Amino acid sequence: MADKITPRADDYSQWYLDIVRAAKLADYSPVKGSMILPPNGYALWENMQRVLDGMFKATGHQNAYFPLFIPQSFLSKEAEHVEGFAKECAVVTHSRLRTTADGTGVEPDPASKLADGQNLVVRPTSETIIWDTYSRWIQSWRDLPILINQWANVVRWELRTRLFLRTMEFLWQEGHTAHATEQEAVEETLRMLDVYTEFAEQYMAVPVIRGVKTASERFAGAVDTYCIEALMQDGKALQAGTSHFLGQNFAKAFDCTFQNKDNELEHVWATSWGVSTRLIGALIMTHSDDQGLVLPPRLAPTQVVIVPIYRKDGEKEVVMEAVAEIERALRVAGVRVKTDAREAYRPGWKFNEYEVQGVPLRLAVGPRDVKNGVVELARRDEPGKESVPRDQLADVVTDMLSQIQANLFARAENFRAQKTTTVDTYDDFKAALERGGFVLAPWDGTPETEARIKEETKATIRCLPLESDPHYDPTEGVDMLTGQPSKQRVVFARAY
RNA sequence: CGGGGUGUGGCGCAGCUCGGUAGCGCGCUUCGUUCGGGACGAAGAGGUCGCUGGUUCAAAUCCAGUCACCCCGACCA
Repeated sequence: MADKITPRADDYSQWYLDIVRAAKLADYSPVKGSMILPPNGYALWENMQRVLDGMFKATGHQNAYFPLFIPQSFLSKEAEHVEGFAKECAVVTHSRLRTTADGTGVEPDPASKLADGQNLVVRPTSETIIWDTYSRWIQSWRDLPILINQWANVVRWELRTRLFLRTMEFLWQEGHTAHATEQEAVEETLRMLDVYTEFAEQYMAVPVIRGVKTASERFAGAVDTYCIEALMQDGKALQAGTSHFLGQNFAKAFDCTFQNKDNELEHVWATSWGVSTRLIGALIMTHSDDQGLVLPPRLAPTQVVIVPIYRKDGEKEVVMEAVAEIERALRVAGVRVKTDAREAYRPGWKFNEYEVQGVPLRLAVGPRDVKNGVVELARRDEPGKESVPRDQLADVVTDMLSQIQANLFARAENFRAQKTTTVDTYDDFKAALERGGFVLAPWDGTPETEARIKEETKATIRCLPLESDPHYDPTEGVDMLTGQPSKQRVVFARAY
């Protein structure tokens, strides 16, 4: 049983951690900064994987797997890439342990120390090893495009970590594609950004802004980094996914060329894109309330839980028979349903348990309901319960699941709208930041101004919205700080 | 690495100022009564008080050192 959840308004961080713990989504690992994903957390990730993987396949991608260890020399091949990742790499320097002299422990065996320059890096991302591979796979324009995705874990030795949002090791998918032309690669980059947008909005029920990063927020080694930005309930932004147009940077670094139709040698054009278990954090911080987790039906591992209620043996028989039938009917209707028939826990206890775990719909079936031919139904996103006739149950349930899905999105979108401010002056800008949320403001386009604003307000430019995004605002103006011309309003926010 | 804080049964904490050999809530076990919103009662199990050293007849408590973790900052999906 979970302890009380700290109210959001009192201490947002504590509230977040309470939810994670109460819903049993993650556990601290003995290794600081990494986390254990217990069944509840992993089931959620599996569902995300299932949906995303389907979307990747539908856009022509295949899955593959590349090694965890990368020769350390690879990291130095792309100048900006080293710059970005060198500081957070776990490095393997020995290949075995030996018992210590006093016999109480183990230590790396000095005799197994890897030769100079032969250290291995635990992948922080796989561009290098993949482009090394692609350079051998690609000779001709006929070998292109290569559209590959990998489900994997990566390690980034962050100084400070936070469950799901920034852990030392995390699960993710990384797509790495190779193309014959710049245009095709750019199209791929944007296509995958669309896939992420659809996933975030249609499945996670998390509205996002689609945009392009400024140079200072760009992926190390990319020409352009596109992103989807979500807004959390404390008014801070969270980058929920990225899609990079890598230009020919990695192809050049790994000497990956192809012969085009005109018999000329060209460097390959590249993209990479990824989302991670961070999305689980986004889900928690977007929908949960002070009673616990709230899961969107399309991703909830269990969409409907049935709690049977009975006391006497005669009642049990009748109730369980009805429950079995209800479960069957829902399963046939394509609903992910589970019955909690454990007798060690009481109905009231179970109600709370599933509320805390965010199960979208709960059905209670007792002798009274069986007699009346109804089922008691309670939805997680709204208070109250209602009685539904048994013969209409499957329709009502499937309909209500879509209602919940839509309601969560509408709620989040409404919240975001309330927390999005358009400003033109620095005073208004600072006031808007204090209220939290996205602030659309002019910017002169220079890294210097961006850095100064970050220094003074802790706000960063989350992105320059794409023209196709409703937040795109081509209003010309002058920079809040420098008075220099601004071509469009950009999205600022304090961020995770 | 800089600033702040905390280490006491599985979890959350009190006790420390004023030394006397450890307590509370939750959870756990057993039995009984319960069971339509986190049940109640009774009886239990479980801790060398982060670690090392010092002071003392006596240390969770005082002193010194050390380790670990958390929060804020620098780094970042």
